[in-house]
Amino acid sequence: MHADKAVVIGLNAAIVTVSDDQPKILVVPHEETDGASGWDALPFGPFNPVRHRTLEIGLRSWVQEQTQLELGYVEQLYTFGDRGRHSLETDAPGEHVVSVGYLALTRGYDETLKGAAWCDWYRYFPWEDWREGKPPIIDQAIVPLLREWAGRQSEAPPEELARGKRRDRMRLCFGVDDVAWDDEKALERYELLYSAGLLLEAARDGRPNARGLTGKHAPNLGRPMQFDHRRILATAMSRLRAKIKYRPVAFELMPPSFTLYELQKTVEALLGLHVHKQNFRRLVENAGLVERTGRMSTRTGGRPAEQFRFRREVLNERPAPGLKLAPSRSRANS
Amino acid sequence: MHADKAVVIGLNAAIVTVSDDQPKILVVPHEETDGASGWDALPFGPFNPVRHRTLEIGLRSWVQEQTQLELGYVEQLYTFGDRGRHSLETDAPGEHVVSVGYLALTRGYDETLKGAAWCDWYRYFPWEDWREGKPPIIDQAIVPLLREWAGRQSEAPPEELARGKRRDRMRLCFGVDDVAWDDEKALERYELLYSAGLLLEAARDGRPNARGLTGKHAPNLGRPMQFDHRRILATAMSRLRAKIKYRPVAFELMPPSFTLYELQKTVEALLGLHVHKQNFRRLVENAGLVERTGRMSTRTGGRPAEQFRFRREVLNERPAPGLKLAPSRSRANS
DNA sequence: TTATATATGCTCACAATGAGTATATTTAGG
DNA sequence: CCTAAATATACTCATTGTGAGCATATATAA
Repeated sequence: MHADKAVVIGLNAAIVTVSDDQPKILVVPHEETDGASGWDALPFGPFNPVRHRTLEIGLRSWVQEQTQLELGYVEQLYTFGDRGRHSLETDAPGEHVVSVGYLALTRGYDETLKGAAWCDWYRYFPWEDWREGKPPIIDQAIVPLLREWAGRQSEAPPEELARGKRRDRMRLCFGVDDVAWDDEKALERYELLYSAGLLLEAARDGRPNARGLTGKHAPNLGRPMQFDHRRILATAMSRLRAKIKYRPVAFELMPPSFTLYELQKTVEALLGLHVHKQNFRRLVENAGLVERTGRMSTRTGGRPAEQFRFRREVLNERPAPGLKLAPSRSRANS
Repeated sequence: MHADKAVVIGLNAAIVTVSDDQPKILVVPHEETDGASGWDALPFGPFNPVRHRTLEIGLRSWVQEQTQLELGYVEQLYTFGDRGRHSLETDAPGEHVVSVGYLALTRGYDETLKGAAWCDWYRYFPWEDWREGKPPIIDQAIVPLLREWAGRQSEAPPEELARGKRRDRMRLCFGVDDVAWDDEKALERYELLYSAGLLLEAARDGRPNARGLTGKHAPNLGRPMQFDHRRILATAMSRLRAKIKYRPVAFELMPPSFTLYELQKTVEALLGLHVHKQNFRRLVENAGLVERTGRMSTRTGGRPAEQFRFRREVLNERPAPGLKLAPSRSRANS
């Protein structure tokens, strides 16, 4: 009776760290399945309800076993009923997997991890890194392809309306016309590109692309991942970029002692944006998020910076704030 | 091999509407299980991965079947590996249920629903409604009980530290001392009360309460629910209260045409707070969220108000904003 | 010594926000 | 008809938060 309802729960973790001013994600280079040979995967483990009382306990357990990494902050992202969206063929027949995505932060230890490796997350999302200005891939590839897609015949009857909606989606997601870039829309952008058939995952799942072509003619925007793993990663990015602004999660990625500029660099790496330096300091200090250690940084290159540490007490004072920052338009004061 | 990993997915929906200025939740009065006789439950349905491609489709499907309600906005909340927290005894032996909680909004049709009924959500959370000022239950019952709990012997070794943390949690959650009340902390408050053993669910799960008593001696704060359903509802409240401030979801609960004051009343009902009327109008109008219909409200009692409708176009203009509002301290201008 | 690079302090204009006052338009009741 | 009460709506004002830039301090390299 329950046979067709029984499923296996898979836990996927987007484990994030920042080192050398780059946000990195732990990936398993390429998995057994041949259908997606060479495509990276997020670390994955099944949930065993007998052994682990909660999903998070189960997650921490196998991550610990497999990677020896100690996770700091852990947050549930989303539960998907269909792993690879429309292509369930890769599952074992008769077995249904529901996957629960998690975001986890860890301080970057560059240990060698058996089977897994740290990879710059912008390799999967080259359009998300605006620290050096607008990524050329947007104007060179993405926007033209999306325009084509938006102008295409739609399946649904209200022809003009559908086109207009597609155009609006593009404008809002990629900051065309005078719309501002919103770093938190990473997931929406991924989904838009997927809908438009511009990602290899979409081709894999049999969606027509912008030129109405399927399969190998799909454009290749960013590195693909197995199943819906790139989507999970996009969810993680969106969530983390949002969260950093109202909760002090950035400190989970910092060493015990750091300079304000190092903190800023970490935040910028995650947001993929530049931040106004003086205002960033003002914000961090006024919010009472840090306290001076007295020690100075011995780095070379200019006046030494003071080292700070995270003020854990903020968590008990006000409802601990985050780093509400705005991108700095000019690159002058970087 | 997979036998111990196989689980059944349960979908729980917190279906919310607002009518007569009261936020209401659809509940199933009392379920079959006798262990929790008389405790309300959220509508529940199993997920069948063969019949439905995604979790949300599955959810919409059985809600439609069972209630004939048409859901507008639907959002996934959280996935729990343990339904009743520590008490899994109520599950059928050998069957594990992972439940996925959903928030759904619907315009309040007061149809008679077979087996289900609309219930004011503040009956489950009497401390969350501050529209008539601070609810007396807080100072009369909650804070004293929490103080007792905070002062209690802790199990963990660092005695003083644990007490301090409990006191801080209480302060931040319930706005003791000079901490401001935060309407979005509904979930944190529920979890705090649960931890402190002040809810019947906690007693059911065998947690000691503030006086170190278990079972029937537990205080009764708000109406309890089956399994972890009240927790899911608290999650829904927190999420909705947060979301309303940056996404135009409130309109999902409004009729096609409404006055600004009706909109305000709906928002206030959800937030459990009073809002400054003039500033509310300014906000809603400046954000371009509404447009005039020209028609006037024929209600009695004073100058007629103009009817507005939701401006769907905002969704395509800017990244559609919500109703960023602050509680008004004085009740003067309500 | 000077150029350069970074850190840090400070100012200023402007927008957003909280709160209040003033006025308009209705009904209820004499 | 007049007035009080109730509600709707317009406008003002002080305060705060935020974006941006200038100025100064302290290091290293040539």
